[in-house]
Amino acid sequence: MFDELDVALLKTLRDHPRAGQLEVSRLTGVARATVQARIHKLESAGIVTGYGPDVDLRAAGYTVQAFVTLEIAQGALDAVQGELEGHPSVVEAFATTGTGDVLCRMAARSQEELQQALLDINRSPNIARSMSVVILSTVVETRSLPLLEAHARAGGRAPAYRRAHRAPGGRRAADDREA
Amino acid sequence: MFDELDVALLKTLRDHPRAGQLEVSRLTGVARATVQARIHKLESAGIVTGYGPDVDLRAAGYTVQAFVTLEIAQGALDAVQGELEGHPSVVEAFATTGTGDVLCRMAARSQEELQQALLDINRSPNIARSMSVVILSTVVETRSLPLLEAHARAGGRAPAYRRAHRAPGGRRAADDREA
DNA sequence: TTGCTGCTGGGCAAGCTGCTCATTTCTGCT
DNA sequence: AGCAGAAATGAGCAGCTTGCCCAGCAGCAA
Repeated sequence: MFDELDVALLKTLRDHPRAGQLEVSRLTGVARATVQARIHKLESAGIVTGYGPDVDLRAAGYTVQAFVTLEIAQGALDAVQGELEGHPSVVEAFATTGTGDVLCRMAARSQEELQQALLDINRSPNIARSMSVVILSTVVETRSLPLLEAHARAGGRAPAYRRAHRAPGGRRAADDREA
Repeated sequence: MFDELDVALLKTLRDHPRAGQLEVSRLTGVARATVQARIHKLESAGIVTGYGPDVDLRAAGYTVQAFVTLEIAQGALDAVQGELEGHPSVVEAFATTGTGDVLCRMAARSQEELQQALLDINRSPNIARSMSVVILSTVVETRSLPLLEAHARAGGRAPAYRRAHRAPGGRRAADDREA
């Protein structure tokens, strides 16, 4: 589905957020028209869904985060969805297999605020039980590129002379280092 | 820490990823210089950390995702961190309170691949036990703006005539609808 | 009232975007 | 082997945007 170039472009975009296509083109050593085409392809395939500003909740004052496992009443998923959606503290939520039914992540500015939010949610008649674990620290920062990179189609379509121009040891990997 | 305008700007940026400042300025009805200043402020405060391309793992073929709770050997967090970081399937990971020690999210292209990844991780001598729940569906899409919005300082500094221009019922909320 | 901060609106040079096109190169298929 | 199709390239152009600056005015607090 992907090849190295796609991943290289995504990486470059991530590391140089302000970079436009021209900048990306220069950084990756690919023609601007190619950059435009590839990115457009990724966007229309729905793989790149946007470039929304990445908000650091911790920096924004929401230093307390927790994962909460909810056990909900039979068939009440829709109702619960509405409730969770209505609660700003809920940052994301998923239906899962296992003993719990819904796993959601919450954020708050203090322990007290988190507790209050948990109480709010538990008040719902659709929630049978809840179990929460507080996040102490981040072990692996959220990332998706390594995954794509791991399965990237190695074959590039870059014309031969392109590669020739580059330093033998350099290659595209150079993009990351200068970040 | 925030006021309505900050949130409005972030919302606009999220809903119109390609929009530059001028576009944002027009969409929010705020002077361009103001947009520039506010966004710059958010960036230097570390609240907006970037505009990295949002990759939809599902669309990219990684349809299987799971949360895995790891129980690790005493004092082996650093070692585990290295291992998890080295494994592309690990999308993010956190140290938590509770019976488990580390909670990580993983993604794969199939059940088999996920299982393989889990086996890989369990092979580590630092991992005492692991428990995984598979994500069945998304209940609440990842979001952080509602949280900021909830605590946004209501007072704007916008000059009076600005407000006068707007429809009494409309307000800034209009930005979202046209998305 | 005064002073300070923040928003406004306007302007300028430089640079980028979106789009198109003719060529060249690579890949897969016959 | 050879060919057609797909992809990458480099170049060009009009129009718009960016980054920066500044003077003036509007809120807020002392």
